[in-house]
Amino acid sequence: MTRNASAPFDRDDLADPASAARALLGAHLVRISNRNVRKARIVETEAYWEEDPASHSFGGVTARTRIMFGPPGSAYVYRIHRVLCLNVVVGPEGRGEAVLLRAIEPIAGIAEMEVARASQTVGAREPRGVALTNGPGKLCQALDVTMDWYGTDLIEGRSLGQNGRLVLEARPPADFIRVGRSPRIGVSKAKEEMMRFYIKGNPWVSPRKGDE
DNA sequence: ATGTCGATTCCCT
DNA sequence: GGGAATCGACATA
Repeated sequence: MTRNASAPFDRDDLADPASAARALLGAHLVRISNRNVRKARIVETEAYWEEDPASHSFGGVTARTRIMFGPPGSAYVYRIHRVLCLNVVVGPEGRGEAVLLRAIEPIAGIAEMEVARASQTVGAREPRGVALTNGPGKLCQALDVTMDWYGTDLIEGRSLGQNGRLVLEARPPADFIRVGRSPRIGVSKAKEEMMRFYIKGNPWVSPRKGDE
């Protein structure tokens, strides 16, 4: 028995989008590079399901979305405006389902996250505190998630050459959470669907009206 | 070849 | 709470 024992994330918890989005709350996202280890707790997610008009997979496979139809646990990284966003592919292979990681709470390697954010952010201001990781684009900057990670398996988290490793770990058993739910952010279709999930009261959850 | 449109972020009022 | 930045994906021709 070691202290700080970490268990792998259970791939079976990615069986369907809504329950996967819940299951990923409290799980840890770990970024290991040659120089440092950055660790964070997932505090906000959104589910995108088969036949969801707001999903990138709606309308079928394209070069950009092909990994959404791949095995659950795969990373789907895409560019929007100036930034990248990270998704976990979920559901049975071939359905095009995924969970968007919208916000994380830094646990370790915070100084390294600040450096990574400052070097990639467009504004002149240096991101600190909750602004470090309280959005889907921000968390990718903080963890140096690039398109190189497209298609990598986040459960096994195998190392990607010089880039290191990006891996999910199970929520620690002692970390009890209360889950809140709301419509998704920024989508123009299926607006009313309550498919955004977040840890109630967590400061890193992206600020939205109606949240606790 | 050209036009439209974001699963966003930042800065300003 | 509003608008600009900014660029690749995708649709249309």
